[in-house]
Amino acid sequence: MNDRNGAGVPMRDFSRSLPMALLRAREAVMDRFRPSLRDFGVTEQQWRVLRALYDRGEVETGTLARLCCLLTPSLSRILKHLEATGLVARRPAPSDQRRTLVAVTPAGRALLERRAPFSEAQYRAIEEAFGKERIAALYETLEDLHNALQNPKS
Amino acid sequence: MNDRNGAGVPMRDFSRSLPMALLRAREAVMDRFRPSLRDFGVTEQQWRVLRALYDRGEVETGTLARLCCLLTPSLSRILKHLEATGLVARRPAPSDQRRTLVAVTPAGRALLERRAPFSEAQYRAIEEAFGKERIAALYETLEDLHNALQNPKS
DNA sequence: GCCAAACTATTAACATGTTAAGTAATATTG
DNA sequence: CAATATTACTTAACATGTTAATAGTTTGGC
Repeated sequence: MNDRNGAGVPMRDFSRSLPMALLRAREAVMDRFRPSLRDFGVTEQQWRVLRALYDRGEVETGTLARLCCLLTPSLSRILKHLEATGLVARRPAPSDQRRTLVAVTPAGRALLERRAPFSEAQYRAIEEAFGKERIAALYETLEDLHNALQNPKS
Repeated sequence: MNDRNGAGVPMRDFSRSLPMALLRAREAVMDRFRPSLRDFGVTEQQWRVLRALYDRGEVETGTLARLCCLLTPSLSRILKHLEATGLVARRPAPSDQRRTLVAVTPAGRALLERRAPFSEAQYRAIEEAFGKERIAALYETLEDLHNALQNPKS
């Protein structure tokens, strides 16, 4: 704790901010991936969407948002862009006209497969710099943290 | 590894994406802090800036950007807003007119001290849900990861 | 079957993320 | 000391983050 103010308000050091610690680590990781994202002309979020669709096939917009950690308004704009550039296709769900189904196109798949080797190379570099076991342990810890904080009412 | 495509391109499961894992964990944490940020009318980034200035006193714009994990164009707009609402003050550095020094105002300090108890309460809840020791270990791991990935040429 | 409530996606408005370009002040070099 | 390069910050343009409001569908009671 840090109490350098006159009013006696307890406040931890900024260096012990959990959101900042997670953000700093994530930025350090993303710095390794941004160059090839830029080379292939896709943003980080566009890549997340393509990546999720590649794994999951055709999915609803709402599901896709949860998979990618995107809010639906953001996803709406991203899909508009990806559809305009021909990387994904949208269609209304036959059983429920409110829902929209999204899938990656062959062009989108081709882009994914062209960039994948560059991405995998960076993963190898990260695992070499930090240790493959420590990375695996970190995945566990982060998932546990996520689960521990899941709001019970949701 | 996942190889459900026909071309034989190796690609890990999306669930094993390190940026996604860090983002998901961070979002779970931020969900605990967003309500009080909203109540006090400040964004996450504005809070980061106030928080850093509270700890460090008057600092240069560039230093502040590094402390807060913000790019300088973003910080420029954020400071414009915080200055307009009277929470921070800017002045040119006496020794170098290119540099700008920023400090929190008494009004900004008052806001920080009013919200601090709500923030601390959430930290206690998080530590209770996940374990104080595991949180401490996570800080260590994240800092190590950050240091391991620091580009040696920087 | 009709109407209100709930649900899904989108749009709107403002703040920030990201890259490139611009501006002013300082440092360097010849 | 003058021309040039470098530095620090800002502005610009486009994409996304965030919250509120909107529009179209479906569901549930009646």
